[in-house]
Amino acid sequence: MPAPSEKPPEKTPEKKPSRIQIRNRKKIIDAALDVFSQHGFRGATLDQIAEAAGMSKPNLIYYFDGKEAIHVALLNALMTEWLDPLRELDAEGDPLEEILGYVRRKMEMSRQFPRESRLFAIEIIQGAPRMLPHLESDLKPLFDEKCALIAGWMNAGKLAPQDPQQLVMSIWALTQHFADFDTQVRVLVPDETAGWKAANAHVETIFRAILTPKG
Amino acid sequence: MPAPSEKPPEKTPEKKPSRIQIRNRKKIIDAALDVFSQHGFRGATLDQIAEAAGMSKPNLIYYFDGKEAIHVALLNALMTEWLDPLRELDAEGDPLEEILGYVRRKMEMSRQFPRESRLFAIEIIQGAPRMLPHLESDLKPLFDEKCALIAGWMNAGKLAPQDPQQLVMSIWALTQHFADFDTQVRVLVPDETAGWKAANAHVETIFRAILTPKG
DNA sequence: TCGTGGCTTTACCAAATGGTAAAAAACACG
DNA sequence: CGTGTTTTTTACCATTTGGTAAAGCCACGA
Repeated sequence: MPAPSEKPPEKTPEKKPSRIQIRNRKKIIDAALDVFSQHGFRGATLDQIAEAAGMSKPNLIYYFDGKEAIHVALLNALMTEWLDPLRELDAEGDPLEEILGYVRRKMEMSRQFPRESRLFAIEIIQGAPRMLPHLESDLKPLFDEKCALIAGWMNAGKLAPQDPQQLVMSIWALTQHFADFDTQVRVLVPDETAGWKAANAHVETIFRAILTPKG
Repeated sequence: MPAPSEKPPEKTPEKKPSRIQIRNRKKIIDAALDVFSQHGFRGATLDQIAEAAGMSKPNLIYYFDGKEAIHVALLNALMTEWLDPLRELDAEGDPLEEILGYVRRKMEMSRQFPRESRLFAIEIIQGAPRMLPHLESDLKPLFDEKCALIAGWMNAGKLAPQDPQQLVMSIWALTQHFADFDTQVRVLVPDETAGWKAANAHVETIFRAILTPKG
């Protein structure tokens, strides 16, 4: 029988990545974000990603196992930070300001990271074939936890009572709209700067209106 | 020189389509709706569409000039009816009820035609490469007209004053969310029937809250 | 019954695409 | 330096994909 594990408990024999590896992996992920967020998984090609990353196609495969691996790595890296604004929802803070703060953070993310927003949108619209596990394991628990928190605030009379799940999804719908449907928004409201200002104000108005408890 | 047009003024020599043509074109468009709404333009294949339509690939090409032509035909056919709910917004009706009626119609469309909603969403998210002209020529004028109508209502004190453009886009964002992000919604709110009921109620609450003029 | 014209299938094809093999180049380091 | 390792390139390959050519099928009127 084989020697009973004398080595230190190294599960996967992965060495720590070199500087070049780190740099090139980043370049690939960024290029993949460009391409996948514009064409979806099936519509994206390795050649496009390779060109956007400024390297050859076989070189991509050297760093990632294949197209699918790149996509998965991208989604994994993204899922964590994408949920951060929701995680920050603080049970100790002022309820109304906490939620308005969350709304502002999401609007800010939509403006600063539209590619990420679109990548998620496309993945979900297409049935989340590569992200369903993440939705179940990462998003769902956080969603339930924060919904319970909000429900508590409502029961305490700090917020107008309503369905917390619908409230949170409404926040997502409104804040992501401006990143995902940017093309349409630009046609209808050509002045981009004014558009964002108006959007921020309008969204804030909405949630202030439906959350302020009736005195 | 060629005979100076004696025939009746027929621009394109298209005969009226036969029954078979009508039936098969419909089958193709419906199949294409399935495939394009799930994979986007680049990600969809003619083979997929052909199989979904129950006919051979060359047969598709017999009815449409190619992949792009199918997609364009699909978008054209859709654009018209998709804007109908907004067209019905009636200047003569009660302002609040008119807008709430519009919201209800859009929610109903999201539930009944999720494929259509997703097709549009994907097209827009990907930069509307084949729909920008329609947005400019069809959507924009209608949008401007209805925004002016709503602004008039606000000036007359019938609705709480706010940015009409942002209002309309908020309606779109909220109503489409439940069709486009259906996969996510299902994970977070497993009971579909209850989800739709709650969504309808919540969306109605939102717009009633921000539109009711302070009296 | 025989055409005739609209419809469908079979057999292809060239380009694109995901991926591989192996040599060449660049690098790390004693 | 020289040598072993990491990184990159070149040359391919099998499959998929959008599309074509041409023959076959089928209903229907003369």
